[in-house]
Amino acid sequence: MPSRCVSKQTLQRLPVYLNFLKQSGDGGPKHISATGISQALNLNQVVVRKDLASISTSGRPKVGYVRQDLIRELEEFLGYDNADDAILVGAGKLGKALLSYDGFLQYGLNILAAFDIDPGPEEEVGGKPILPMDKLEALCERVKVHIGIITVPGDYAQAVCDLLIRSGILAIWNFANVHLEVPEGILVQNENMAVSLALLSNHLKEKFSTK
Amino acid sequence: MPSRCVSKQTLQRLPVYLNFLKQSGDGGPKHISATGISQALNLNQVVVRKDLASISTSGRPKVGYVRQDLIRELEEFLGYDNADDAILVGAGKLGKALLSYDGFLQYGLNILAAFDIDPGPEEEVGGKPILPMDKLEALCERVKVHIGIITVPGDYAQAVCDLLIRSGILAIWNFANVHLEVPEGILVQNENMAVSLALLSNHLKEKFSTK
DNA sequence: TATATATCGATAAAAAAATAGCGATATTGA
DNA sequence: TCAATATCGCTATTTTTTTATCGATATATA
Repeated sequence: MPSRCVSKQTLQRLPVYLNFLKQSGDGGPKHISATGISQALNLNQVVVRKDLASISTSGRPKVGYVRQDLIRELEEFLGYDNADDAILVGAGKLGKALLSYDGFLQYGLNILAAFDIDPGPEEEVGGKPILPMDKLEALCERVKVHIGIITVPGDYAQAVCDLLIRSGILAIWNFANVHLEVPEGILVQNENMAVSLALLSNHLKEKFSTK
Repeated sequence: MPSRCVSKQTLQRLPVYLNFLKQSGDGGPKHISATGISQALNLNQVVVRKDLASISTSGRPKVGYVRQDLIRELEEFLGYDNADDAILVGAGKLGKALLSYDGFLQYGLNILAAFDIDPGPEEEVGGKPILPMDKLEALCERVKVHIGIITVPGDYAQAVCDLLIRSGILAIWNFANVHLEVPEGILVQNENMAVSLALLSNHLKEKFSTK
């Protein structure tokens, strides 16, 4: 088993490599080189080589990596082979969109159920049941769930977050546009579109100010 | 005008500060210190101070920053005051969800219209017209649009991307889960959920392997 | 008025990441 | 069989980012 200790930057690039390999892999050649990946993705050669070296040792001089092996190794490292169970809180527009997206399993994420204050008339979306909030703790006790997805309005996000942590959740994927206060050891991954937009906007500003 | 040259990391943190200030600001005190922000967001004091210093000079010893002023300065720097026009390609589930999200304007993004191969029966979603693809270039010629949002299936993403660039788009917000090939000077911001999931999953793995 | 305190800003040090260069190795083709 | 070449992996250097330390300043209080 390769070392678990990769830098955050590397970790963010690994899914990109995997994505690239899968997308271009079907009819392509059997082998792929770190150089080839770096050129296709506009990255530095050495960055790619170092990233790959940290999760695989199957690279061979002159040949490169066997594409399928590399894909498998990446998936294994990223945990796509053993799905993590998750629950979602907030069955609004966004919540339902996520529930009905069937691509998460491919990334090792399995949404068991959704919770909402007002479960509404629909009993399930995307094959996942929508349950009232008071059933949340009971389910977490019965099943070992570690990931919580928050898609409630900002005002309720912190309360939901606290509830999730009390129920044993260790990592939170936060789609609400507020900052969450959590104790040590709990990871909050903010899906913040504002960050992406800031990068876009800044790029344009620079483009126009330098011209 | 403060310098435009901030690091990418700083740029990613600025929207977080802004978000925090807005969210906690309504009934709060008039002044806010860099120290206060750093504690609330679990960041290093100096990081926050340095980030703020790069976009504002209104911080005063002992007092801190005037909250409203700081918010305004952040918004100005991030370009939230002058909305960038954008067009969206791919009026599927995700595309429509984005169209009907009315929060983008707050971030300085104004979606003018959506395009799709098959515009469907609905003429508009969220007040934005859905037009056939062949109208795209004409609109871009008439109006100066710089941001393109791609929400088409992966197979079509590259073709759409090429079309957008031909039409004069300078920055692309890519929701398709494929890597896009673009010429120098064009920014592609990938909204890749797999990256977020990788960070979550790795956090859990580390948690369980060290125990 | 004078002193204590909280906070900013600047400089310096440490850590991390990106980059560059070199040798080793396996494949290809003469 | 042997040379040429493409590619990996290692080490060193540079750059960037983060962290630590110190002095300066404005407010509050005695």
